[in-house]
Amino acid sequence: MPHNHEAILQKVRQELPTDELLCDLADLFKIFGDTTRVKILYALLESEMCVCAIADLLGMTQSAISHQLRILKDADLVGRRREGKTIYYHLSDEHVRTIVAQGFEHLIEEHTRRV
Amino acid sequence: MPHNHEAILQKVRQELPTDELLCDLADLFKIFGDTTRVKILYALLESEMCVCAIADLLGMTQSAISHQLRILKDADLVGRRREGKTIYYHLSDEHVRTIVAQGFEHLIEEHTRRV
DNA sequence: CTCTCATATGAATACTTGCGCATATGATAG
DNA sequence: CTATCATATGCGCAAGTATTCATATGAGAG
Repeated sequence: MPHNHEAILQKVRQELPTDELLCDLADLFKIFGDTTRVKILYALLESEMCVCAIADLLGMTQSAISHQLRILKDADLVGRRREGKTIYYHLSDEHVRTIVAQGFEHLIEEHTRRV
Repeated sequence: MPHNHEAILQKVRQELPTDELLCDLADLFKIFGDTTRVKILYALLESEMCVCAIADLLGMTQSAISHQLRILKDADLVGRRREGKTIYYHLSDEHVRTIVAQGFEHLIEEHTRRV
């Protein structure tokens, strides 16, 4: 007969957040899970930048950057400011710094464990 | 003529980590960016669990869970322990807790801002 | 050895997504 | 008004990926 794990299942089921919340969480991390977006966020850690400057920096199309900035904006990870024809983007939240920093720490630990 | 942003570009270029590091970081977050994997990680926050218990909990195939666990294992986010025929998975790292917690905080702030 | 339970894995499929092209919007200058 | 610079967006394609099915591996019981 298959083995039993009802006891643990009950306990975990109680503590597990709602499906909706867990999906939102995954969606948030999905945004960090793309090289282009991570690069943009990292650049904005240093300074606010306009779209074409970011495109220059990453060697990509203005269109590609605009698409990604829209995603970051929809997630409230960046904000923008207009100055004439130019639009400057900036981080909207200190959590970005913390999340990125924690990611780094894990990478470093993972790496040192391998040595 | 197009506007100039060489000054900022130089500064940002200096501070930007290597491409490889940024890719690794994105790859790490990519792992958190899937509902099934987030659920698994959240469950493991509460207790170590065997594969079929997780499959039960999420109402998914044992195969699907196994595939995802492999990805989590390859990223060193979970470890495992054998006990007879059963294999118990557990979190391998406290950073998982921190990263998830920060994600939550952002979601909450984002939500309160909207009200 | 065989049989069964627990888990892992390869293949096929359906779905998602990042990118560039072409074009639209929006603001300023003249 | 028109022309130009900066940015946004719809479309199409190529690449990636999460799932399931079928099957393989691996451990313990008898």
